[in-house]
Amino acid sequence: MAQHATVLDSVFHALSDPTRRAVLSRLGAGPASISDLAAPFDMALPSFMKHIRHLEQTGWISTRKAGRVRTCTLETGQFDLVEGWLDEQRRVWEGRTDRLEQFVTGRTSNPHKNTAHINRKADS
Amino acid sequence: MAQHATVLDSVFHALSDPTRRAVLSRLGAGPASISDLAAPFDMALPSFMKHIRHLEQTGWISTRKAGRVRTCTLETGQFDLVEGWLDEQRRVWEGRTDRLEQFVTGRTSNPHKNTAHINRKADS
DNA sequence: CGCATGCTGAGCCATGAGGCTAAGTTACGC
DNA sequence: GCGTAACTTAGCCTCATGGCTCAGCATGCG
Repeated sequence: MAQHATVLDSVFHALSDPTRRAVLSRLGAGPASISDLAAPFDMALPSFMKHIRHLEQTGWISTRKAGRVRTCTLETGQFDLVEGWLDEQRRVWEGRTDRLEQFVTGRTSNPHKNTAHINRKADS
Repeated sequence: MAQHATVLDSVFHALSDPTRRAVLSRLGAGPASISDLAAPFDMALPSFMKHIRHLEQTGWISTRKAGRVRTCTLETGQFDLVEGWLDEQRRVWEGRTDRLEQFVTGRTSNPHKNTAHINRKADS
């Protein structure tokens, strides 16, 4: 977990901006060009481009230039990364609930995390 | 979702820092005091406190002071918020996949420009 | 060819995040 | 009641973020 910490930093930070989240939502419906994506936003193109570049660098989208048009495509893999982290946290928390039960019936040792085995994959 | 836009901003931003994520992980194992939480980090207490306050203001934790010790507790509700956004994105994306299948079988003629029904709104 | 279109690069600016030290304040413990 | 432990407040510093403008460059169209 400590290793992908920096990856998670950028992945989560990318999501902390409404413009970028909106772009991801829109790209969920299919690829689109830069100016197409930028149209709904009241923002200068260079500013918008920074968001696009940010999303690309953090792996949320991929882009390809054809002629003078750059087309952006959603990369769905990052969703799994986020969900993986969520699952991991839930696992710890649910483990705590178990230990709490144990505590009620009898004293346990100092709770040190035991997240050694991580199983991500539990979607609806 | 439009209302949550700013909430999601702060919720995701809170996760974009490794210190804060580590605190959440640790709190998953049960409540802890400030100095207890701060111990693993090579950071001055006031700096660490900013993270704590950040987490509290964004709803990730709640704190309570008893005597001179402040105890922090994980608030698990925000996990659902994040997961809700993820599900929403997946739904859009999977809807696209459906349309793509329909397109292959010649049912529709919707190119990838069709995003009208998507909840775009971002915020402004 | 010449001009519009669609990005791209360079550089500036304001704000906020995240770190620090130093100096309180408020309980405990002796 | 004095000292120490555990925050807390105040103030400062630096760098990253997110916005802007003003060009520039490549491509497509008439």
